[in-house]
Amino acid sequence: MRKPTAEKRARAARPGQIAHPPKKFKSVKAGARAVVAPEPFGSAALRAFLILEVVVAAKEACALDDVARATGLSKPTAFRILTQLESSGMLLREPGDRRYSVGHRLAKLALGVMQNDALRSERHAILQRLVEKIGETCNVAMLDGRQLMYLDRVETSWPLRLHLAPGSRVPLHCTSGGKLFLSQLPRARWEKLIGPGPYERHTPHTIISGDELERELSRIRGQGWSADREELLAGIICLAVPVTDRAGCVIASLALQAPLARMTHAQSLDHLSALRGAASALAATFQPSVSPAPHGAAARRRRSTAKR
Amino acid sequence: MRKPTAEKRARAARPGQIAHPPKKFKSVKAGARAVVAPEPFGSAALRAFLILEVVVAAKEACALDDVARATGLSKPTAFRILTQLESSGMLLREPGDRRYSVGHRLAKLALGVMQNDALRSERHAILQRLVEKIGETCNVAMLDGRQLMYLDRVETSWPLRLHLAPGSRVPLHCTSGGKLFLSQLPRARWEKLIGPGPYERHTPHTIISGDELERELSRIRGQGWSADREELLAGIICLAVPVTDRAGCVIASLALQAPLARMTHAQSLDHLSALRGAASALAATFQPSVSPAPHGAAARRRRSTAKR
DNA sequence: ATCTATTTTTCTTAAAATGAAATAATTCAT
DNA sequence: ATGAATTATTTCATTTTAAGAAAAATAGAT
Repeated sequence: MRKPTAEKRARAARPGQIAHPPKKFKSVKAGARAVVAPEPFGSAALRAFLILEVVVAAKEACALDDVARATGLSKPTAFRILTQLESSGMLLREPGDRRYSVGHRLAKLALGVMQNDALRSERHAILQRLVEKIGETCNVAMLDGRQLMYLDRVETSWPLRLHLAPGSRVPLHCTSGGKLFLSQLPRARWEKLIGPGPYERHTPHTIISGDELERELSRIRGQGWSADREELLAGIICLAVPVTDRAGCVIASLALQAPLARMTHAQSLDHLSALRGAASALAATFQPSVSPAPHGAAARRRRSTAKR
Repeated sequence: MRKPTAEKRARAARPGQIAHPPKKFKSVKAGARAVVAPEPFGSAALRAFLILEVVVAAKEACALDDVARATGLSKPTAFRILTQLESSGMLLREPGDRRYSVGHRLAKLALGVMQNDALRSERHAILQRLVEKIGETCNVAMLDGRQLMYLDRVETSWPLRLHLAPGSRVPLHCTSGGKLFLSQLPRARWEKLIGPGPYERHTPHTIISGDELERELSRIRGQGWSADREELLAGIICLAVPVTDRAGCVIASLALQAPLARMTHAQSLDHLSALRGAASALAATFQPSVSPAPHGAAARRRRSTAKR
């Protein structure tokens, strides 16, 4: 329902098929609120998560009204979902108290996540050690269709919080990791992925010409590392090295990212060996997939288009 | 439509339409987990939770088929929900791998639950009583990544205002709780978490050698408790015991902490049984009883009205 | 390369979610 | 206490979303 929503609408809007009578919002009575957003929320399930997050984040058990307000859901809707969550054990309501708090089932799920997480936190640990050594934020990313997807990321401290949480995606042509992947492909191949250019400009330093990108990629191929000098975000530089499998294929990128104010490009190069060490440690955590996979991106392309 | 798995079948079996013979509860294949649904599912949200629980309970990332089988949902349905969960960040799928694992948003939710104040109050009371009995500061901590995270802490009343507030993190190799967790893992495993050493020295007593740490961990495994003799802070000793789940897995650590000036290591051992008693009480707060209070007659009334 | 198993999409139907409005149940201030 | 003011539930007509069969597309295996 994610991406198809858009596609479907497109189809539905196409002339020729009217299948449904005006589903419009004819029910807008006088005094009713403004037009309803076409996509208020993701789905029933996502709304439930939204509510859980609100309840969990709350300092104290919270009331229906708090939840409704914090989530933006209508009261009856919030109520119904809360009731479901309660009767399923995810939330708990103390007798006599109408407010909601964490239920046994949610507690159990959380415990499971913590334990499950601990079992596979190797990568995270490697990243954390690296971050400690370097003193700047680092991330691990993989190629996902035409974008770079962050698998994990460890920040130095709380300061700047970018929306680059694991799972988020960024363009290939203006990121150190992205260019690293592109540099592994012949020009014809990467042009199929991101087109011949010009590419989207994010800062004055973004490379938008195909020819210039080709020169940059060739440089990267030669030196074994890839830099982003304020190409995606002004004031932020990155330096990425490849995480390779036994066959030498690049399966992921490991990058350090720092504000220019704290680290120049030249300085970042001092951390190359630390990055490479961590990269080889990371390589071991990508064990099962011996199969390369430079391609097969077709299937993933679709997925990457998912948005809200 | 949701719950009526049964009804649906009934309907589907109505004259006129020949659906397939009830796929029934297809017998679980070898290796797969048992079917979970004695009762129909409640709603889209609950189905999503069911899926999350399956994914979390799995030792490794699981495939669509595993999820469908374990939940009893049809594959397209499971697929759709999984896709929603993925695009919302609750689950994560690494490019090239079609299997699903815990996503950053679910991890964050779990962390929030563990830190939730409501649950904390219960533990807080237990801690409080323990502190009263022992007369020294005590704390409960969990493994979070490669660090030990304080969940709660009750102080006696003394000057040292360390920044060890709940939520703060400390290293594993030089704390009683941290070593307790490490002692549960084979060396190869904990080395992946904290590295092979040498580790950061905090005091002259800090164990910084991997081999020496291994000896210490083995000692801890044998004795069932873990001590920190001025390894993190000079003049401060700690004694930790495990909080285990029903399977015997260590899910948290409970530690007493005291200035050497007031309590020697030998003296701290006198409190072992008090610590252990509190630890088992704490265990219950992490794994709420399965079928506790059938409270909320109101809730049941409501539920029942939700005819099926 | 061909076949098999698994994953994804399509499409129709049917059920479940919505929110306004109505109705209870509580609070809280007199 | 008593009654307004708040907050919590229920109702209900409608819209939106989800389910699942079947088909199509992929990945994997032989």
